[in-house]
Parts: sequence; structure tokens; C-alpha cells
Amino acid sequence: MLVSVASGRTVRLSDVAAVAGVSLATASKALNGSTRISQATRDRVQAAADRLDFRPDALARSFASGRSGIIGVLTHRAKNTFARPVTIGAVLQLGDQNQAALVYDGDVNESKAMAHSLRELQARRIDGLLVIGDGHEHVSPSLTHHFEVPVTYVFTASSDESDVMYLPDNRLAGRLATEHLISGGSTRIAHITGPRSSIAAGRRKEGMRDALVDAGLEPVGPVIYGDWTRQRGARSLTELIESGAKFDAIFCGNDHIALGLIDACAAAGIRVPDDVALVGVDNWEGTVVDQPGSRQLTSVDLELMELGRLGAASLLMNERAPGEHYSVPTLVVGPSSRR
Amino acid sequence: MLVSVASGRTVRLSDVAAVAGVSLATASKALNGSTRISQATRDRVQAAADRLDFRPDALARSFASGRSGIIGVLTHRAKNTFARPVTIGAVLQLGDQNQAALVYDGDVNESKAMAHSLRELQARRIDGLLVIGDGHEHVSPSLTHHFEVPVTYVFTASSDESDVMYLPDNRLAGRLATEHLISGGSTRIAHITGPRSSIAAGRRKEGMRDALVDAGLEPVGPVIYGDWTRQRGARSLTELIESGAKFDAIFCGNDHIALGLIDACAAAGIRVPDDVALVGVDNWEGTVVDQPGSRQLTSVDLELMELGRLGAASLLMNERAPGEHYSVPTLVVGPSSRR
DNA sequence: CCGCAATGGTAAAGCGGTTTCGCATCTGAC
DNA sequence: GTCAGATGCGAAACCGCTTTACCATTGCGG
Repeated sequence: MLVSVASGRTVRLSDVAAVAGVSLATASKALNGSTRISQATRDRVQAAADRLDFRPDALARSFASGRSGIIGVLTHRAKNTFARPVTIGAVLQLGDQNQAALVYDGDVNESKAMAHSLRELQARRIDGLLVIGDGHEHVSPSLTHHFEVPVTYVFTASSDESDVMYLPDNRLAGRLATEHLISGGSTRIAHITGPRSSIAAGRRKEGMRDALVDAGLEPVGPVIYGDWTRQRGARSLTELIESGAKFDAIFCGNDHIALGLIDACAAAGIRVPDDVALVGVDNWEGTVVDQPGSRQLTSVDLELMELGRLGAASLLMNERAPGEHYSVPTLVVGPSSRR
Repeated sequence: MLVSVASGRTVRLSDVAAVAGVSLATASKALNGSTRISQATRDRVQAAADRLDFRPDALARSFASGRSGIIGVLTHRAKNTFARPVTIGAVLQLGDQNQAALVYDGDVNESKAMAHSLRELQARRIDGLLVIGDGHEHVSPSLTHHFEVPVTYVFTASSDESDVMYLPDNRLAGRLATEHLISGGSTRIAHITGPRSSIAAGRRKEGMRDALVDAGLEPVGPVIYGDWTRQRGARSLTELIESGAKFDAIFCGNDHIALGLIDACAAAGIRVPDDVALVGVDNWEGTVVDQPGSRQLTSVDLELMELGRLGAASLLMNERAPGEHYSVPTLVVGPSSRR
């Protein structure tokens, strides 16, 4: 129905060679892109291969050529983090390129389990390694020198700046959010975000500042640092108000904070978006299923799945530029900023 | 820091054999579990292997033994569905068992792309195939006869009942939700759910009925079928009220419907949970990040990641029981039912 | 025409293990 | 003391393809 499975025995390269009337080696070269073979022969072999429905035994091919077709993936607590869409993206991209993924989950800080994973990966003759972090909160120790194959860091920075890294463009995210608020008419924009130690938070703030400068606006109130949770977001509102700042919009470091602010505003009688427009980051409402009508927030989507895809694809490229590369965030508009 | 990588060249079995003073064949047999080898020799070889830090080249081993160490995974639109946690669980489980995952994403209904994926998988000499569906809405066509390796269906039923299937226990989910409402004091429980065609919806309803029967209660009002969306959930409330039913709780087929009902109740001046207690299914609020305080709903978590793990693990078992197997759902209590 | 380079193709050597098969050696029974 | 059977080990085949020699043509300039 779906596929007429090959009848009987599997077709070997030797069969193709026999049918085409050439030697094994010639057949191999004809099918792979070697020069030093006439076009006529190449066509003949190709025809024979097509007719026999030849599919090379990937395992044997790997073995002979030294490439396993397997990419190692090291995730940092993939279970309950934002790394999940990244991992999904990476795995799908690898599949698109016919590469298998050997995924080890662990905690970068548990060096014992980590060591075990690393050794397992080394033994597997993987063709490349993808290290998937947990956002851009900190810097991860570089593992590159442990491997002879390309290593890419996704969703985390490596301690070695010459490593290949793929990160969400947090700075641009901050800019997009802020520009959106400005274009909606806001002129007094405050900022409530995650921990001061978070690199991502820092970059988002920079992006906000860029946008403000471009628009000739001044920041309003102190930047309120906290953690990424809903409750903390709610409490931060009080803090912001007590600072005496007068604001008509808040750029929230992430969606949880923004949701906390929605609660807090409701409690304080502040109308959203009429009195205060809110924008968050992560688009986590859209992460699972994006159904119209289920959205509360305007948010910047960091395109994490795309990030995973980019990172995975980088491993198979010939020319790999060191340093940071970015996925491009997109703005998703919801009721919290729509006036 | 993390690992002191083996110095210099990789250790081959021949090295081990040389050090142990035995032949290649003997070394191989000693390390794998062959009988016909003396315990003394076995120990000697093992010691040598340990000392040299020998790790067999997985690729060569695969090639010789015929097992690739790769499991094929066929997902149905993994991008934007509930299949994502299932896929993550499967991939992590495979990693735990040192198996690589070759993931192809597609639409089961697009037979052309599907055929391509299947052929690719067949060529890869995969050791098993995991078919990941998109819930238990319909029945998927069985692919088992296309492969000579074990095939497991996860998160979907196969058209062949003798296939190995892993599904969420939707019936138990319905029972858990209903029993929770009953234990909270509700006696008049209505039901608003997804499409009549959905197998999952049907089972959840059955589970609800089981619990009602056990408690000596009668169903209240007609079962309202619709789709799984928030808006539709909201509209269904009107429909339920117009039916004339008097209810003090609603078991919602999923969380989106439940969220729609929360909106609709608020608009209609019905207090949740005081006037009407609500329970949903999916626990999608907890799917991304479960932070205290960010929860609105009581919901039954279908444990989809665990489901993926179970399915993946089944491929490597020796004895595979045909038919349906279940992951056990858990109840997560939130404000929507807490009185 | 001869020699050399370029070209098309083949035979054979891996790749790094596992597994079969056969030869020793050792054991124990008669 | 012999001989059958069990046991331990090593030589060699093998998995299916890639790749590196190397040989045989052909083409061309001198």
C-alpha cells in the first residue's frame, strides 16, 4: 500500500556491478561522486542501481568510510526545561539529513555522570557533537578539545569563544519587544526581568536600551531584577510602583513574569493593556499548541526549535564559523499590548 | 577537567589481545559472554582491557554483529503537537540504553513522503521502529509487515491489534478526574469534551462513567461533544446550561476546553470552583515549566514523556506482549477544583 | 612513430570486530 | 594404558563497501 517492499534478498552493490557489467569498485565510484569515471559508465551503473532498487547498506558504508552517521547530543536536563523545543528541532533536523541522534541527558555539573556520557560518545565514533544548554544563563565549560569531531554549542555559550555557538538573539528580542511597545504609543517603558546574573537577561536589557535610544526615549524607573517566576513578577510590580516611576508599559524579561504582572495589575486595578501594555519573552503559550483565543500575552518567540535546527545543521557544514550565531526571534502579538 | 581523555591512539581489541597474550578471537570471546573459555583467561583479558581502557568500536561491532544500534522513529508532525513530550521521552530512553534515534517527521497521510522515510529506514538497518502518533484520535495503518525488526506504536493505535502499542490510559484518566470531583463533594457532574470521533475522548468518557457507577451517581446532562479548543469549550457552556442540566462540576475532555470554561464561567458570573469545580486533562500548563503559582487548572497528566520512554524500552525487550499497554496518568490539583 | 600524460577501469587491501571450524590438550571411564 | 568426549584456544573467513594502488588503454605532441 504505502510502499512495495523489495522482494526477497537485499540488493548488494555486487549485484549492481554484475548487472552493469563492471567491477565492484567501479560501481562504487560511479554511484558516489568520484571523477575518473566516464559518464557513460556512470549512467550505466546508475541505471542498473535504479532498476534493482539498490540501497547501500548504511552500516557497511559507515564502517568503510569511517563516518557513523550518528551525531551525539548532550542535553542539560532536557526533561523540564526550555531546552525541549531545541532538542526536538535538532533531532528533526538531523533526521532530515539522515543522521541519527544519540542523546544523553545529564547535568553539566554532575561530572561523574557527565564523564560516563562523554566516554560513551567517544566510543561511538560519532560524527559530531551537539551540546544543548538551558538558555543563556551562564557559560558552559568547553568540551571541544575532548573530541576530534566538530562540536557545536546550542542554547548556551561555551567558555571557549572560538567554539561554534548558536544562541537566541536576546538582544534583538529586547529590541523587538520595545519597538513594539513604542509603536503602540508607549513612551514610558519600564523593565522587570530575571536574575542579574543571567546573560540572557542582560542582553534583552541591552536590546531594550538600543530601541529606546533609537526612539529618543529615556528608560523609566530602575530595572527590577528578580527571578523568572510568576510570583516574583507580581511582587516586582509593587517594587516598581514604590520606586515612584510613572510608566505606561513594561517590557517583561519573560512570560512568567508577564503573567505575574497581569495578575498583579488586575489586583491593583491597573488595566492591561489600557493603562499598561505588557510584552514578555518566550511565547511559551504558543510552545505547546497555539490556538487562537488561548493567548493572553504579547511575547517575543525566540524560535527555539529553529535554533536547534540551525545548530544541528552546522555540524554537517564544511565551513564552520567560530563564535556566536543567532536564530531570529519573532514577535507574537496578543491582548496584553493591543490597544 | 571532566575527563582525562585517553592518550594517543585508540585502543583496539588487538592491543588487548596482545597484552593479555591471547589471540584476537579469544579476546573477543572473553569480553563477550561466550562459554567455551576458561575463567582464568577471561579474567586475564578483562584485566588487560580494563588497564588499557579498551572500548570496543561500536561501529565495527555493529557491522559484524548486524545490529546497528539505531532505532528508527517515525513521528507524525512532531513540531506542534502533544507528541513532543512523547518524542523527547523516547529519545532520552533510547540514549539511556545507548541507542541512537533516527527521527523522521512526516504526515502519515502523505504517503509519498512517508514512503521515502520508510525506505530510508529500511536501508539503515535499524534495530527497531517506533511510530509516534498524535494522541489516540484515530487508528494508524500498521507498518509492521514492512519491517523485519520490532515495531512499537506509541500514542496511537495500530490497525493491527496484534501490534505492540503504548497508549495513555485515557479511561483511567477519566476515572481519576471524576473521582477527584466526587471526593471534593460534587455529585452532579457534567462532561464537555472533544469530537465524537476521538477514541481518546470516548475512553475518557467511559472512565468517568465507571467512577460515577462506583459512586452510585448518575451522569448529569448530555455529553457535549465539540472540538478541543478553548473557544469551543466556552461556547459549550451555554449549550450545557440551555440543556437545563443542573451541575456542580464539569469534567472537561482537555485543558483547553477547561480554560474556555473558566472564561465563560467568569463571564456568566459562575464562580470556579465554588459554584462549579473543573478538571481537565493534559496538564499542559505543567508541560513546559511547572512553577508554583502559575497554575489555574486541576488536570490529569497523561505522563506523555513516560509513555515515550515505555515505548522505546519495549523495542529492546526480549518478550514483547502484543496489544495495548498503558502509562499511568496522575492527577495534578490546582485552584479550579480546590474548595 | 615513440614516449608520456591523461583517462577508465580492476584487483586487492583494508575497516575492526564476531563467529565458525578445527586442532590440541585435558579429563575420566573402562 | 587407551580412547571418547569435553573443553580451551587460535587461524581464518566474513560482513559490504570504500579506497588505494596499479594496469591498460587512448590521445597527443614532438
